[in-house]
Amino acid sequence: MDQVRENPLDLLLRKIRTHHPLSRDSEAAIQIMAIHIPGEALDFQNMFLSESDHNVQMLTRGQVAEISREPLERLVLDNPEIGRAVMIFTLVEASIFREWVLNIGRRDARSRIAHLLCEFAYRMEAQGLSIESVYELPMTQEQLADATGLTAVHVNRVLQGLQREGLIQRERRIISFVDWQRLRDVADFNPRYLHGREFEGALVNLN
Amino acid sequence: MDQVRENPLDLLLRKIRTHHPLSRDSEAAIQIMAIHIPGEALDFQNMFLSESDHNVQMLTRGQVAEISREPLERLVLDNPEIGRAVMIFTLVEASIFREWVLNIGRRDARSRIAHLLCEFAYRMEAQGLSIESVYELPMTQEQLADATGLTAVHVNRVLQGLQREGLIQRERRIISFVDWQRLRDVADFNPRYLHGREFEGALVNLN
DNA sequence: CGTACGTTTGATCTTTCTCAATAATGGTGG
DNA sequence: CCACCATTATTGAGAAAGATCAAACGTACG
Repeated sequence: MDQVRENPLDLLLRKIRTHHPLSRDSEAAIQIMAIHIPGEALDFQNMFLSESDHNVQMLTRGQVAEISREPLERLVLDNPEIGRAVMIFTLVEASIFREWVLNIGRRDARSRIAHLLCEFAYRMEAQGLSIESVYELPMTQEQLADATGLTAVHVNRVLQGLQREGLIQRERRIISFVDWQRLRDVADFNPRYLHGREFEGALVNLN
Repeated sequence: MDQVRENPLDLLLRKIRTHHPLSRDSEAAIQIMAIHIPGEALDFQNMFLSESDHNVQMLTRGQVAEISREPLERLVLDNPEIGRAVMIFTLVEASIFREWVLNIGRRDARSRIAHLLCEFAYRMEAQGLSIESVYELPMTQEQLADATGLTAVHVNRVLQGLQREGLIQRERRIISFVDWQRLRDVADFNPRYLHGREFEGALVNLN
């Protein structure tokens, strides 16, 4: 990739664009539509669609590789192998969106949050960022609420509930899964939609 | 496109695959994740991902063009113009999924249904299938409920509410918008996420 | 060491769900 | 064309999940 630079900000807020009225920073009720794990590619949408419809912001410090549009576009379109990888990546992303629709539309608060925890754990694991189902979830309960369509207050109660049930442990924002299998059941979590295998295949092609 | 065949069934149920436990037919609580309008392309996911994670079924009679995987894949990957079009199509689809996440996650029942009506109207219009904001919505209230994460009962009450407010007219499943502008406001509907312009550009390339 | 932000708690209020019953509608075979 | 059946739409009453409001408590960081 082109340029990699350390980002010096505590909570880097990298606005891709700010078209949407709901997207003003510090707005309470936004909707978090996706969470990305370090190591994952990001936001190919802006390569092909000129009008952006969402923002991206960092939850943690991190390194960001920015790649300019035109060269990447050429690379993707002219090189079938890379094109295929990007296509797969995009489709897996879409699949995750669909799962979020299901998550928010069909599950109650408890399952919904459990599901988000499972997905996050799974993807962290895939990037080697979680050791034995212990990981940091770098989100406030407010943000967790935004991602699940709930209220911060209710998220708090649900998290306490999951803990009381012995499903998770919490230590600030470090989450550990006491009973991964049972949590998975509660969440109705099936990682199929993440298409892990093909996804990794695509990543290999990208490197 | 390759082959076009009339489908003789009343309510054609074309199962792409049936992996998901929630996807059994006649199951009450599924989650409808997308609705497609005649004229729109569909389900490129199965071109690149071998394991399907959803089903497709027809709401109305219709003609379906099936295209075999390999030749299409070659076409898409080897021809930059077509690749670009398919990429754009896929990204717009993903954008619609995101909007659904927002719709279900952040809006109350009334806005949620109004939003679905607006999106449908807009896309019908784009395909020339709606005359002066009058169109048929070929879904039962049960299905409407599945798409919005609500109950059929509540959908019914909300539709009646919208009608009582003078925002829509209903005549069986024919919906007409009495006050498009006000409905749009209620729905918090902004068609930006549909990327109409670029989407149509992509379609031109596909023909 | 105080200020801003995040978490926790309690009480109350609303929206939406659930259950159950009834009415309309559409399609089918006779 | 009609009677019948299955599906869909509508209505009401009660229950539950989650939201809202308000306050107190923690904690991190400048």
